[in-house]
Amino acid sequence: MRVSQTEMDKNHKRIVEGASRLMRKQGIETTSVQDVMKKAKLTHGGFYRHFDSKESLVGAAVEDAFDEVVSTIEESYRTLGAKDGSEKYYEHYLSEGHVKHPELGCPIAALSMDVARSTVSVKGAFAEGFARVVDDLAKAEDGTAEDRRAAAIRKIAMLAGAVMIARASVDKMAGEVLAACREAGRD
Amino acid sequence: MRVSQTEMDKNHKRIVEGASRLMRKQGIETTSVQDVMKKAKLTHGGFYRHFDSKESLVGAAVEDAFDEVVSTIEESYRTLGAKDGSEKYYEHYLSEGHVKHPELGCPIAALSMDVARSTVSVKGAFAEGFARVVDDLAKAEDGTAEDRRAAAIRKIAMLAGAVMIARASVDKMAGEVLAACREAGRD
DNA sequence: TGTACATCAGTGAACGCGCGTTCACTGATGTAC
DNA sequence: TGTACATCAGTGAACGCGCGTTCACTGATGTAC
Repeated sequence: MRVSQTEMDKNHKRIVEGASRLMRKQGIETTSVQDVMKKAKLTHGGFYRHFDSKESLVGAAVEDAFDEVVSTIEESYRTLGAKDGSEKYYEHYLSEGHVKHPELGCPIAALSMDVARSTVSVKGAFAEGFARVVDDLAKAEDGTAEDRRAAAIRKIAMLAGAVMIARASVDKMAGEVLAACREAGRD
Repeated sequence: MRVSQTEMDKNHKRIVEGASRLMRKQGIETTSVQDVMKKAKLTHGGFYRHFDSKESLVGAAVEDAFDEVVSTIEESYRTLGAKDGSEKYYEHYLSEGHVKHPELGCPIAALSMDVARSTVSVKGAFAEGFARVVDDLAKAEDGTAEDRRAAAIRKIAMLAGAVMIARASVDKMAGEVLAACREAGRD
């Protein structure tokens, strides 16, 4: 039966956050509308009161995942400043925890391949979220605005690549890849 | 009807190569047995004379994709030597052609996320192929054996990350990411 | 080399299943008076 | 503030469809003599 506006807003948020986590863990195509609704403790039929298609949900889920990342980075900057804050983020990025728990981690490492195979609108949401991450990480670099952006892009590309390779490999190789990329942190 | 052993071997090769290309383009889960068999100009029922399951095919397809990459690198080394040969490979890696044609490109950038969600046996095939790529690329680096491996790993991680981000983004952002990573080539 | 026959690669229909989406229905919510 | 009723969030069955896999069948291939 009908629920209050407040209740509906809460349900909406649970759907999006659950989708964002499930998709980072299992992949976009492999996460069904039914999976998402079950996780939000609702039945699948009601999904279409919240989104007009699964694709709309994907866009919202990508956005939500980037919101999470950006919040984490900015919180880190507030308490440690940009230099140490970004350092901390990079360390966490290459941690075993991040490799083992894509559902709570970076959408670049978890979703980019799925997004690449998705629609233009989903790619737009991804590019926008990625730009926000780059904006923040560039603050911790030196040089001109362009140099700082480029340096931040190179770092996050390496980290995302490393985490994906680690996730796709068996244990020994995964460890070597993470260790090799941690070394890059030494100045 | 039954075909000759020679014919069957050719069919097997067409199935694996077609699968390798289709999966790099569309994703592993999103490529059906029927898609693969149609591309090999066969009907889907005959698939199980070649593989006992789709998962076995995935392992073979991953292996085949890495064979392709390793051949390319080694051919480049033969004609240009390790330094210039690897340089050429890195340049091609960040080219627009590679971004636009995952089906002919690096399986790390095209398949790692799907492999991460796959079985241990598929991950084993991935890790083995990745190790062969690292072995080759390390030859072009300086320092101890360990240093060379670590340097090669960092480079390929950055390139794979960059290509994935470019594929998942809209045009302008994709260009910036590729450009930023090309700069890293300047010594 | 020629014949008889067992093998088995490839065909195409069929299976059970889960997918995204639709829809008639329910009953609490929100609104008009 | 109280009442009457229209709205619509959520339910659960149903839809057509493509999936991975199975299977009876076909007839050329490969082998035993």
